[in-house]
Amino acid sequence: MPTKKKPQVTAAAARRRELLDTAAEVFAEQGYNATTVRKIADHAGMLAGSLYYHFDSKESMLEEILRSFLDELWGGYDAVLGAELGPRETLEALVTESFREIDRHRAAVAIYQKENKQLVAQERFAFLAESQRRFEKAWLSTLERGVAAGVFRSDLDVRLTYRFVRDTVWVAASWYRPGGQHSPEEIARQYLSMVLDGIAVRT
Amino acid sequence: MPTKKKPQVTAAAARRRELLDTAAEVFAEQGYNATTVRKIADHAGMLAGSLYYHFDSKESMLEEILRSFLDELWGGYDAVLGAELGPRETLEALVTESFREIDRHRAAVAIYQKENKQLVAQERFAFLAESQRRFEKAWLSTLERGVAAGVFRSDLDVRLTYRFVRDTVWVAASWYRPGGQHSPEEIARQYLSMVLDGIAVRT
DNA sequence: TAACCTACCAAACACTTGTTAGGGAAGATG
DNA sequence: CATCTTCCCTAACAAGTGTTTGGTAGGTTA
Repeated sequence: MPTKKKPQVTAAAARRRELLDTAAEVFAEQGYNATTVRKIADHAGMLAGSLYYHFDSKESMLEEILRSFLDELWGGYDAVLGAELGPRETLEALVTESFREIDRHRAAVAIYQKENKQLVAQERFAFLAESQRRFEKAWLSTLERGVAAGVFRSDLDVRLTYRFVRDTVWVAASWYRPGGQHSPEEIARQYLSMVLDGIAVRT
Repeated sequence: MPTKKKPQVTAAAARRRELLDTAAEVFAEQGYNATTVRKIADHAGMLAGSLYYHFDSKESMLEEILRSFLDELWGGYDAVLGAELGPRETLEALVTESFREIDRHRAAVAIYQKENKQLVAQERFAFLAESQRRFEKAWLSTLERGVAAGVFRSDLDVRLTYRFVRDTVWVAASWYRPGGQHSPEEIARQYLSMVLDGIAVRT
C-alpha cells in the first residue's frame, strides 16, 4: 500500500487546474482556433510538447474547461431552482447567480459565449447542447410562471424576452473585469432594475 | 478611348460583391480563423488560388466586409442622429435601425460581434475602434440627454445601461434569421418595450 | 483573323499547426 | 545506496495553412 500517494495526486491535480486556468485565459482572449498550443505553453512557462504530459489534446483542454464551468454553474442554478421561490424572486436569483458565475469563471464564460455555436455540432461537446436545453427550460418556465401569476406582463413574447435576457447576461463576460468598480451583485441589481422596471420614467 | 469598359467594371464589381457575400457567410458560421480560403472557394465553386485574382488576401476580404457594413450602418445612424429627435425617440430609432441592419447584414454583424475584440488591436482595423468611439458617444449622449430631460430614470448607471443595450441589440445577430417569423421592426418593438417599460407588471 | 483581356485552374511554395517519441534532471522511495 | 516516478525538454512528424506562379479556355476588341 502506497503511503504518500495522495499528496502527489492532489499536487498533480492542482498543476492541472493551474494550466487549465492559463489556457482558459488565452482561449478567451484570442479565441480557441486562433490560440496555438505554443502560446498556451508560453504563458505557462513551458514548451508546447510538455503540455501533452498533462493533457491528451488541445481539444480536451477546452472540454475540461467548459465541463468544470458548467458543473459549477448548475450547482448554483439547481440550488436556486430547488428553493421554489416565486417567479420574480427566481428570476432575480438566477440573474444574480449568473453574474456571480461570470465573476468566478470570466474566461470560461467568454469561451462558451464565443465558441458554443460551433462546438455543439460536435458529439464530443454534446453536453453543451444538454446544458442549453436545461438552461432554456429553466428560464422559459420561470418567465411563463410569472406571466401566469400576473407578475410579468403578458403582452411580451416570452421566447424573445428569454433570448434578450439570456444574451445580455452572458455577454457581460466580454467587458466585465473582476476587481473592477462594480461587484457582481451591483451589476445584477442594475440589470434587474432595467429589465424589470424599464429605463423610462413612469408617468 | 475604350467604348465598353464600364459594363465590365460593374460586372467585376458585382462578382466581387458576390464573393464577399459568400465569404461573409462562411466567416460568420465558422469564425474567421477557423475558415480556410479553400472553404470559401468551395462555397463559391472555385479553387482557393482563384480567389487571389479578386482579392489581395484573406484579411483584405474581412476588411472589405466590415468596412462596407459599417459604411451602411453609419448611413442609417447619421440620418437618425441628424433628425434631432427627442431622447426617447432617438433611442427608439437607433434600436430599430440596428435591427434593420442586422436584417440586411446578418453575417457581417455576426463577424463584427465575434472578432471585433481581437481585430481592433491591429492597425489595419483601426476604423473599428473609430466606429466604436462614435457608437459609444451617440448612445451615451442620448441616454444622458434623456436623464437630463427627465424621460429616463436618473438612478441608473448610464454606462452600464449603455453596455446592456448595446450588447443585447447586436447579439441578436447570432440567433436572428431573415425571413423568420419576426420582422426587424417587430423585434425592435418588443425589445424597446422591455427596455423602456420593463417586464414587470406595474402595481 | 489576330491580338488581347478576363476569370479561372493546376501545382507548387514556405510556413505553421497539433501531436509524438525518446531522453534526462531532480526529487521521492525502498 | 540504487531505483522509480514526476515533469519537463529536444527534435521531429505529417497535415493543413495562406499565397504565388505560370498557364489556358473563351469571349471581346481592333
